[in-house]
Amino acid sequence: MITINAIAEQAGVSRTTVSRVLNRSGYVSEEARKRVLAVIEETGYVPNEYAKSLRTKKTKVVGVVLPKISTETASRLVDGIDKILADEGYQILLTNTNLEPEKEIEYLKLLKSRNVDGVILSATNINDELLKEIENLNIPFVAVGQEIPDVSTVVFDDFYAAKEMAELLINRGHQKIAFIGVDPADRSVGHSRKDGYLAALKEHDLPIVDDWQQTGIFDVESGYKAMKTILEKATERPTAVLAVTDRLAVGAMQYLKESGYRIPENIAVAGMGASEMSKYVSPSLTTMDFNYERAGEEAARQILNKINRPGEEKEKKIVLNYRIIKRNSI
Amino acid sequence: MITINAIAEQAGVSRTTVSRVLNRSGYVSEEARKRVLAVIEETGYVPNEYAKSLRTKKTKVVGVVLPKISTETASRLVDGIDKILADEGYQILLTNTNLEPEKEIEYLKLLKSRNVDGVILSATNINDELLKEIENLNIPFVAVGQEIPDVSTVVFDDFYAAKEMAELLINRGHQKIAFIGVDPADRSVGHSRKDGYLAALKEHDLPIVDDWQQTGIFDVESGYKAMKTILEKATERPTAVLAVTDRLAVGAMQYLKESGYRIPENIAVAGMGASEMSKYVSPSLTTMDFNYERAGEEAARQILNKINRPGEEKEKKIVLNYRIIKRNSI
DNA sequence: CTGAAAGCGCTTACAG
DNA sequence: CTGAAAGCGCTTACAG
Repeated sequence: MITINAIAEQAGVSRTTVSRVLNRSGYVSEEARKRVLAVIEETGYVPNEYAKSLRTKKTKVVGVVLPKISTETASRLVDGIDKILADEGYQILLTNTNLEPEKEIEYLKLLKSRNVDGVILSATNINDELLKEIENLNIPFVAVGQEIPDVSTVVFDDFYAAKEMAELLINRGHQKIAFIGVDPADRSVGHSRKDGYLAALKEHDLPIVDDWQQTGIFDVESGYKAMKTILEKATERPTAVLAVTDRLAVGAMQYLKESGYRIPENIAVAGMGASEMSKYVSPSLTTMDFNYERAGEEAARQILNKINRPGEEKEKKIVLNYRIIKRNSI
Repeated sequence: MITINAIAEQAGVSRTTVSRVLNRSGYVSEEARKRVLAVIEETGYVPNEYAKSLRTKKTKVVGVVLPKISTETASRLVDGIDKILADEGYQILLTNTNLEPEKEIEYLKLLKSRNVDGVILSATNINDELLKEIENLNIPFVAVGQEIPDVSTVVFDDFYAAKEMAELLINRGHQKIAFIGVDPADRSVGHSRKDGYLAALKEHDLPIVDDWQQTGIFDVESGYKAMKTILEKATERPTAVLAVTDRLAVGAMQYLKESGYRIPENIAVAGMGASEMSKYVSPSLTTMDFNYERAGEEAARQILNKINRPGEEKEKKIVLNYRIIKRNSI
């Protein structure tokens, strides 16, 4: 590996001078600069960022911890983060918990040991141990997707999004609305969205039936099963179903179609998340668009603010808009 | 930030000793070890990886350059890479070229300056400048998706995959088969797949009609347009169409359905890539499954081999299998 | 079993 | 305008 010393020697200057032309800091004579630049060009020298950050205490790296990489939400989020960060010369160090909660803590520590300038966490379940770790982290931090007290967060208004979706169904004349959710340990998707659904029903004095409410995980298969369970268990058949993710909704549609129900004539289906798929299933799925790229961008901006103005920035909560997409499934 | 010196002081030993317990190397008395471990536990100390790698010349980071993050292919690939790397304590430094070819070179340099232990490039277009940069890189390197001479690669057999898909169509009785491709500058998806399609037609003495061959980019919209163009320009209507990606195929299906064609009765449609969506569109899409996770895993294994046995490993090419998925669109 | 010292490749006051 | 020197937080022969 070629170092700053080699460049200095070849250019006939001290490494201090090389450093100065590299960083465009301090005075360097035009002559010296040219010689240095020529040698750099010739040798293809690139400064060792590790040595640099050992001195400067800056790494120009932001750690991102994701619950799962291969998911549309995650990749759109990372896209947004990268868009903002790349412009400022920052790189992303990616870690993937694969939905194992212990790993969130492990990776937070690891990112710290790698001296990242900041951490963006796409949170799912929040537990006390994690909160403690975040508190002790002591580097710029922002969470996406879940609210965390005293911490900067970028969130979606899950409650109102779900409520509005339920209300859309109600406006279309539905009185018997089923629900496919996920584990309420996930406060945003599991808990708040269900609350939104329930709130809408209550406000409109509609029946809230336990058998119409099922829980799945984040895949198509479990949406299929949940829909099956609802139809098998319910004494009275619902006329619409609201699923908290598009995958769940698509699974529900699969079951309904296989069982000979017509969508939306017999049962209307609504999802949430605006996955690419939602547009191309038949019938096309009514869903809720959360702007994940935007969430990534906002999170990245916040991190940048915190990095550049340490202490100045106070923790703030950004709530992002959602947008309903009406299609043929309702 | 708390350092090894602070730990040494508090534990009443030298930092050499602390280093030894940290790395489980050399002799340390049980007593000293315990004291050190206690202080580490108490303080929550994590060693600075940057300082470490400045000494050891190892960073435990592998750089990954992607043409686009928010795509199913990319995220499945990264998933596979991460699966293997995480077990060995390696992290991924992610860079995203957003399909801008100049950025591939820029990021290769950047990753080098960050002293990554290896680089995995998910290549699309290969140009001379890039090849030169790869040659000069001088760190473990593997390319995925495109063949590069004298460089380790993990590729799919795009030619035979496309050929086999065309043959499936032919076996189903189709004689007039249209094609939606992408820019041949993309050797694998653009060039080889088209060659495979053409080879199948030739072998079976089927008509090769220019107007039946259109080119799109990597999205649904351009598949729609390509299908439209084919149908408008062709004097004779094809009975099947092979698209080189699922998105293109889905776009084609959209156009066909809107225009009142029945799939597969009037026109059969086949895609490639086995996107999640392909399973849930109507009719479900016949496609080709390339195991991207597996490609990521293989690439990661190769990188690891090169890192651990420098000089020993020779450049090798891994060709991954594909698997045809027959569904209702043909 | 333990520690002093050198050194990894940089940057940055400081003195000239 | 320029350079010698110190120091960032580690590891690793080397000597004891």
